[in-house]
Amino acid sequence: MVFGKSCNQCSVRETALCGVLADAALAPMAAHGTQRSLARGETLIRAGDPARLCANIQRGLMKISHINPAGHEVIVGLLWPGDFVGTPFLDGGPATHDVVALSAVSLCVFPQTTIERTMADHPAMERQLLSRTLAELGQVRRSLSRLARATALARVAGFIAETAQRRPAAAEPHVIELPLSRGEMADLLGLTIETVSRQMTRLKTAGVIGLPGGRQVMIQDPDALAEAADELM
Amino acid sequence: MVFGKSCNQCSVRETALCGVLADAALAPMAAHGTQRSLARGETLIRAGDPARLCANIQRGLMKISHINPAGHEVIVGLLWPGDFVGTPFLDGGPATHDVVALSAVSLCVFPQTTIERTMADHPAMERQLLSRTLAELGQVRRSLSRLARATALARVAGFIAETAQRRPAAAEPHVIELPLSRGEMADLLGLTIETVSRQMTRLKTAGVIGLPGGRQVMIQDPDALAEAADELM
DNA sequence: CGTATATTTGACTGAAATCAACGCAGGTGG
DNA sequence: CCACCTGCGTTGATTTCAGTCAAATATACG
Repeated sequence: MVFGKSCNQCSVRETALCGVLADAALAPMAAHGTQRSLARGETLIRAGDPARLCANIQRGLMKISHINPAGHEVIVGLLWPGDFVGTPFLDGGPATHDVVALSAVSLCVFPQTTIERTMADHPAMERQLLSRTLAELGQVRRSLSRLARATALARVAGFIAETAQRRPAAAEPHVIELPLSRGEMADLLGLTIETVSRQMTRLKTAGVIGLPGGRQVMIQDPDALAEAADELM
Repeated sequence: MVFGKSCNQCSVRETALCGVLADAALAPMAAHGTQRSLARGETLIRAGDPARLCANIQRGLMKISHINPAGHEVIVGLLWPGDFVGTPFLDGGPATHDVVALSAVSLCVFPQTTIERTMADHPAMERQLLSRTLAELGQVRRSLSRLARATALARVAGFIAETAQRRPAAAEPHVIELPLSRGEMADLLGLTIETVSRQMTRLKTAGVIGLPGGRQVMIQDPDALAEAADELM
């Protein structure tokens, strides 16, 4: 709370003191950005929108998604703190995806009109952006590989395992809070709500995980979970 | 032939005159690279390899793939002329994918030991690399969206349609040569050889495409092909 | 407490995988 | 020249995993 409050009060000059940017190399960048907060469910970028922006996520989780011709939502990626949203270039045509907050989010927004100049002034920033984009490409390729061949069980187990890695040690040692609803998991993993639910139950029945309630998952057998995730991928 | 021969004779100084780099911004970059040719089937990068490189494809087609735990090959992307292979950074750990030539390939290779300096000297080059990486990210996300929800028919139709766009007007107006075997298409689309074959036959029977033989495809009804590709995606 | 929403569970269906032949070049060697 | 082999593609029969349709809890929320 204190954290969020202090951010909302930030002037542009003080931005660098707000949320932790991913890398020291980004510190000078922060001085050129403005602070922005989003509530859960708020849309930052809408597909087809001509207005573009580039921002760095300081706190919270976002989804990149779009609605396919059949009217079904497909989530093509999640964005965690430190990740960049949008593109730094003006020439790229309209946005192809929606970007929506899945939780309360704090952003450091860089207006596209000045970002090219900012990058020119701070080569390390451009380097960092390139580096992160390459990392994200690797991530998406891993998702691709999973969607191409993995069974429903492996997709669900893999998602839980990866989420656990991202959220190290909450209150309880092996209990994590999933950031997505069953429906959102289905949209991300290319499955249906029912199938996601069934695989969760299957993992619970096998003693691999526990489901204390809500979106919480207790990981009882990490090795078995990893094995289930790898079973075809 | 003349083209290929002249490239092989290039000294480093003359490299810029060889294959067409994607953008005028890359011209100065070419002077810092060396020419290399690969035969169909040759491996440029092997997964797990610590040695990294960065290269720009001038001619030919490559695949980015890896073998999953079940022993099945998954193709996570194709690389066309103008695309970059590998990464410009030394810190990224071992390669995660194989990169293999699907046809005769000409490359402009940049040694990683000097590329950071080259990028520092030519900011436009780094900008171009970032821009292309972002574009590739968009491509992969489209594939992801397709793999998440599209039917076998839509995947195959989409692949044919996209290939046709990439290879504008060969000899015959609406005849294209697929760059992949049925098995490679299956690995790319997350299907089996049999299913790919069946969908091709289905499109042929419906009068959408013709199959003159070999890997050739005659596109008889582009609108119907596009419609089949969009049917769920 | 009651209503709305999310999740689980069950029965059935269907699309693609699997298993299994078959056809068709293109090359090799008798 | 022809028989044989090999790799690639097509076709058919059957199985299976996940989707669809439907209903029963469970949880969140006013």
